[in-house]
Parts: sequence; structure tokens; C-alpha cells
Amino acid sequence: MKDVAKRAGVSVATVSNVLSGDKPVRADSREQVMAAVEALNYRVNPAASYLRSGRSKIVAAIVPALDNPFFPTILAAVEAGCQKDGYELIVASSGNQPQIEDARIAALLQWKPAGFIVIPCAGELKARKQIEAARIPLVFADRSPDGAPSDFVEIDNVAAGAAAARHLVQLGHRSITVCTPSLTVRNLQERIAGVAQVLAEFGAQPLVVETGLGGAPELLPGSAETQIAEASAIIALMNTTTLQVLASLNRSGRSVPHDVSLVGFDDYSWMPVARPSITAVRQPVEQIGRLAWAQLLERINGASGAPVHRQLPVELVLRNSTAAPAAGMAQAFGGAELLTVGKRR
Amino acid sequence: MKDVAKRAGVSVATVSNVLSGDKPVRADSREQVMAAVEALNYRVNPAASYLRSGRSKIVAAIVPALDNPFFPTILAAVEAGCQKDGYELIVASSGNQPQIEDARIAALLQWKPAGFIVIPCAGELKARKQIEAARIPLVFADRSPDGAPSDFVEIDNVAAGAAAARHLVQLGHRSITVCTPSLTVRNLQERIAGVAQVLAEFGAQPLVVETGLGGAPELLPGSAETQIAEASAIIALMNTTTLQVLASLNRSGRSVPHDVSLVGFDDYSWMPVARPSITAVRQPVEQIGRLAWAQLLERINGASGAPVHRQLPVELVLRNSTAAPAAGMAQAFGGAELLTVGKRR
DNA sequence: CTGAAAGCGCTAACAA
DNA sequence: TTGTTAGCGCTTTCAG
Repeated sequence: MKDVAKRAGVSVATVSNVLSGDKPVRADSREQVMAAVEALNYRVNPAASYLRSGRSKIVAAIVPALDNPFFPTILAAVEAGCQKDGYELIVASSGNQPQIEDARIAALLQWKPAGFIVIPCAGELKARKQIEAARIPLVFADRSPDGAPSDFVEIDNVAAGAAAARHLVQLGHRSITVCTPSLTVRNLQERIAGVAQVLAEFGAQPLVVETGLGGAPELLPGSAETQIAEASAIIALMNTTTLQVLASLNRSGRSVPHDVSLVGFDDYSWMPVARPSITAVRQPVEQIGRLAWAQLLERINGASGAPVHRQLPVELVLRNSTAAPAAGMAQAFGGAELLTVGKRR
Repeated sequence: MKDVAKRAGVSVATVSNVLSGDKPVRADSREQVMAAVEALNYRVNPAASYLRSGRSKIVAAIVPALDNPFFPTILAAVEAGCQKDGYELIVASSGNQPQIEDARIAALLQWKPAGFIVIPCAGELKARKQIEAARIPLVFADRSPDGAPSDFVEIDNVAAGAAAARHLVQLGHRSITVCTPSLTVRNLQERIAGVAQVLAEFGAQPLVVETGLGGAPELLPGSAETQIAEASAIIALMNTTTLQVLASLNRSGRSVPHDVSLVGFDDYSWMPVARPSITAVRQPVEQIGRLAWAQLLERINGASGAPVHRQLPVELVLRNSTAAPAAGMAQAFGGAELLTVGKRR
């Protein structure tokens, strides 16, 4: 910077002012500086800048996993925002372990990021206090931990669960099995509540099966395997769960939607292509990330005020994995696929 | 740090020595320091540390996209390595645009990361010179740009293409259509070469169709759409391409594997669950990331020597999307699904 | 083995 | 509008 100043015939302070744009600088000084910057191919050292000013142009994000495409898709939108607004994005994965989550946040905190985007892996988030104590803007995406509200972007989980359930109920199902990777995550609890709400109108309640977060679709607890095999209608609460259920159904030789109807969560590009294609609740994943970034940026720029809680609507995409219960007469002839192919899509 | 020093009754230099572990410190001094660190809940400021030492504990990664699960899966392994070895990971996406790629790398360079992991989006990588000029360790993963070799972890692309082709040839196919998202990426070129090699033995050559990197499987150039509809055996060179092809095949009403055989690339969890399940080349994605990190860490720790080029083997996972050509007598009766279900898997 | 002191590159007061 | 200067928190000589 000293070299730039010398070459431009100004002081380092002026160079700084030109580069930061904070203070007014005479047009010709600015030009001199810019020319020198260009000639010397100079770039400010962001670490030194942060050290002095206390403000860094980095944003930290922590997600439960990077090998589940749902989270990186959110990050893709956040990263695009960062790129647009001149921030760098540090990414950490908690691996669905609260301990690691806390440790990672503590480590990220040392960099005093301008903001935090957190997709917590469980209801309790101890490290939250530390982020707040450091007065670093914080936005939760997809899920929020227990405790006082913060800025938070999610979908309307109750409505999402209810939509899936209502669809099945309208087809004639009264007995619904809900498969969830975990019972400790709030958004999943709410989806279950949505299902329960709808079933309650008929004096019924969902059977909830915990299938685990583990990646491999081959491994399911024995009880889950049985319960899935005995279900006549299933709502899978996460993308990975949908796959687990499908694999389990294959193992037990149950046919979709003839023997069992299936509603998936998260609309992935393979779902329309699967046979039968999968009816699913489509989340606006990219939008979650975009809005989370927008909200964080506002806070970084000093917006104060009450926590903002955005709940985005979901769409139920009707495809061919759901049908009336097998007991119904409509099913007596013809495969399920034939039955629905023309009707939907 | 001054506070810690005071509380421990030593100088800041000693605190630094304890914390960095670089220089020997008497055991009791060390204990005093650690106690003070604990009591004050002190953490070193990594930016200040870097500013002084010129060494930062951050690693930068740039990938073509974050909304294609292939790249985040590699990043997941890299992130795990970073976490284990005490580095933070800055992630950037080039969005498959060489211009942005260069700009992002230039920006990341300002942080003087300890190392770079790059998955380039095209053959030319201008910014490579800058990374090398800054003497920052650099490892390419999945693909390498044109030019002098560097540390590089990839699969054996020629063998992968050949394996897919050989499988189809053994089933009796001689006419093979290769669908590739792009022609400018080296690893895809090599896969095509692998296919061509095998076909050459029979005096044939593949028909290569460029389907584009765009996300939406609905949109394909008209010519591609036609060529896919007319194919009898298709090799799709990327995960997204597999989906594009499947969607296109659906539109044209072609049945897999009865009318057309399909070999996919990248073995995703939905492939076994699709109907028919998809025969695919399985890449050791997680291993690519793990080895890339291992290699980078060695360089960060000062390893010198010739560029290391690792080529990992792939597996061809046989499922039900491939069969003998429809002209064959074996196909005369029975649906494709029935025909193969029992044989494979 | 330990301490004193210089200074990494920058920004923010303050003075001009 | 600009320049001078102090110092952000740390690591690294260099003496002791």
C-alpha cells in the first residue's frame, strides 16, 4: 500500500480511502491511486484490514452435512450472494453431531466473521450464546434450535406435513406411516405435527418410524423395516429418507403405489424420472439460501429490529407414487402405474 | 494474549511459544499459561497470527458448482480433513464460468491460503499462474487444466469410458451414443476416448452428443433430443447427464432397457432405486476428496518433489438399465424389466 | 529457556 | 480533502 501511495503521489490513508470508498477523495487523486493499483497489481490484505478495523469480509456457514445435496444447494445460493456482495464463505460441517457443531462454531468465531449462517443439527445449540455474545449477526436456515427466536428462514413445515397427509387422505388413506430420520430436529417434528393435524380430523394418528440419519439406505433398524413393509401409505420426511424407504420397500417386495403409496420430501431431479415417479413435497431450497443471505446481509449492514422469521410455502408435486389404498375397488384391475399415468403430472 | 501473559506471570512471547508449540517451554511455564488461557477463555486471533507469520490456517477450494451433488461430496471429504488437521475451508463456486473462476481465485489469493484445491471448469485456467507465483500449494481434483502437470487426483477416465463401452459391446451393441455435458473438459474427453478405443476394435466409433451443463433436464438442444431418441445404447458421462437422458427418453417414449440401454456415470443413491435400476460407473468420490486433501497437506507441510498424479479405479455397477439390443431374439418376448430383474444385482 | 521490542499491512483519529 | 501517526494481536529475532 505504501508503494501504491508513493507511485500515486499520495499518502497511504488516501489509498485506503480510495479503496474502501468510505471517505470522499478528489477525483484526480482517486485516478492516480487506481492507476498505481493497476500498475502494481496491488490487492489489499484482508487480514490486515480486519485486524485493524475489526470487520472482516467473511461469512461462516455450518451445516449438518455436505454429502446430502440438500444442504449444499442452500449453500450454493448463499455462496452466490457472498460472491455478489464481496464476502468469502467459510464452510464447516457438523456431521450431525452437536459436539462437533459447537466446536466448529467456536473455531469459526476466532475469525470474527461478519455473519453466521447456521443449519443446526439438533434442538440444542450451546454455541449460540457465544455467537450472540460476540454480537455477530446470525441467521438460521431450514431449522432453528430451541430458545429465543432469531432471524430464521424455513418452510412452513406444519403445512408441508399437512399437505402430504391431506393428499393421502383424499385418496382414501387413513393409516399413514411417517418415516423421519430423526425425532430431535424441530422442523421434522413440525412436519409430523402437520400430518397428525390432518389425521386427527378423522380420529386417526400417524405411526412415526425413526429411520436414522445414516447414509447407507441398506441399513435400517429391524423394527423400521417391518413397519415400512406393513404400511399402506408412507410420508418420508427427508430426501435421504425417501430413498431409504424406497430401498426398504424393494427389499420387502412391496409395489408402489399398488401396495403402498409414498410421498417424498424434497423434490429431486431423479424423482420425476423414477418409475413410478415420486409424488413429493417440493421445498424452495434455493430460495431458502437466497433469503437467508439477504437477511444476514441486512444485519451485517446494521439493520436492527425484531427477529425476522420467514416461512416459505411448499408445493406438493403430484406424480405416480400415490394411489387409493389397495383394498379399494379401483385397484382391482390394472397396475398402479397405468392407473395414474395419464391423470397426473 | 497480554492478559494471559500477565495472569501466567510470563511474557507474551512465552504464551505464543506455548500455544504454537514451536519452541520448547519449561513445563511449569506451560502449565501456568494453559491455566490462564483456560481461565480467560482465550483464543488466538488467527488473522493477527497470519499477518505476522505470513502463514494462514485456511484452505481455499473452488468448484464448478455447489448445486451438483458430485462436487460437494468431494468437498465433504476435504472439509473433514481440514477439520481434523485444524484448517478452515473457504469455498467458492465458479458456476462453470472460466471468467468467474479466475476472479474468484484472485480474490481467494488475497487471503494467502495455506493451500488450494481446484476443480477447474474448463481446460484453460489462467489464474493458475497466480497461484503458482504466490507459491501456494495446489492440488487439482477430478479434472486438471491444460498445461504442465501438478498434483492431481482423478479417476482413470479412459478406463471408465472403456468399461462402460465394453459392457455394452458384450451385450451386443455396436452403435453407442455418448452424451456429455461439455466437450471442453478434459476428463470427459478422456471418457469419450475410452469409449472410442473399445469401439475401434469393432471398426465403429461413438456418436457424441453435447447436452449442456444447464440444470433443467427439460431443456435439451433439439438435435440432442433427436439423437437420444434414435440411440440404441447410451453412455451418459455425468450424473446430471444421466438424468437429462432419462428425461429425454421418457419424452420420446423410449423404454429402458427394451428400446435403449443406458449406462450412467456417478453412482447415486437413487440409481438402484430407479426402475429400471441404473447400471452405472461408480466413482470413488469421497476418496478423491480424501486423497486430494492428503496430498495438499503434504505440500503444505513442505513436501517437495515431482507432481503426484493419482488415478483411481472405478467400478461398473451392473443393474437393469442395460440389455441386448432390441433386435436380438432374446428380447422378443417379455418386458425388459422382467428380463433382467433376476439376472443381475 | 525467557523477555523486550520490532513490525506484519492496514484503518481511524486527528491535525493540517 | 489529505497526511501523520498510533496501534489492531500476534510472531520472531535478538539478548540475556
